[in-house]
Amino acid sequence: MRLHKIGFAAKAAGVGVDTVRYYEREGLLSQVPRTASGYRAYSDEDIERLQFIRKAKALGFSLEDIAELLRLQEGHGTRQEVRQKARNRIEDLDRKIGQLTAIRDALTALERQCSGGGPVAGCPIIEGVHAISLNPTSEK
Amino acid sequence: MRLHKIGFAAKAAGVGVDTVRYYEREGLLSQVPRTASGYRAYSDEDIERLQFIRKAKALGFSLEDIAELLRLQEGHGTRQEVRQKARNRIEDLDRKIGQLTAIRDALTALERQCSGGGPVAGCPIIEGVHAISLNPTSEK
DNA sequence: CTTGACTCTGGAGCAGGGTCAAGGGTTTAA
DNA sequence: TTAAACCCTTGACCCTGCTCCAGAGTCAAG
Repeated sequence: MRLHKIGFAAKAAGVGVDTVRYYEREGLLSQVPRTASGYRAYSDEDIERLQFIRKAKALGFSLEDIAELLRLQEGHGTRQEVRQKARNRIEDLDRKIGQLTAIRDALTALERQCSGGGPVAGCPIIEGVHAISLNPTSEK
Repeated sequence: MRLHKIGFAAKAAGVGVDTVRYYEREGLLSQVPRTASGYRAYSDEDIERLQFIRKAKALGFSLEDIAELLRLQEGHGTRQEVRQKARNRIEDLDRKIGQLTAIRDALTALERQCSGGGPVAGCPIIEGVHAISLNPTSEK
């Protein structure tokens, strides 16, 4: 099992070297060994871990979640726990999708009322936004 | 038409006073007149503008977009332009919803393969993430 | 007149996920 | 041998949309 320098590892994982060091600082990659001159030395598994991070990120997991998933993979953890993480993420996604869909539908309805001609005064879209009612203090 | 101090205006719009000053700095509220002692003096229309900001934000417009919408309302603009803003926003939303839905579906498929028992080694969810293929350099 | 509630300014800090720069050591190829 | 290409660390900066702080001025009630 050969060891690689950070530039190679970063390229292999499709991220920048600064990003790799950043992940280390954030605790996603622990105890990377160093060469005599202080260079980080990555194993093939380390590179797989980097790739895993990128893939999990593509599924929308936060770095914090990913750190947890990596810890679970390091032997301390059950499938139950992994599954729970996945379910939490799916719930987040469903909530988010629902919100965005509601917004899109509202905006689409306004957009359809607009013939597209004339001045802004009286524009159904603008009027529609003014007509929205919100609860007292902003939910975001 | 009475003038109001920032605290009143903020409360009426459901935001904080710091937020109101922030909006001014960012150019969403221009030339607010001041009292002799330097206090900002908001008209009822200014308060409506603040409320408009909050409502447009609820539709997911960025402050930058909102600044533009407000400028259009100030007389310089056509419905055509407002409509275009709305359409751009709808497109953004559709793109985002599509992405999130794809992610949710992928994750749901993985989650369904997991019986929930046993150690992390061999967990279908983890394996599934490892099996994802991404194009060379990250799209986010 | 004093007290407390507002308001003013400028600037800093937060979250999340990096990205870049300065200044200096190392390795590698020609 | 020397120059390019890497690597190291520390620390600052980017984006968005606030939020908070200090120190000082203002205003209304009692």
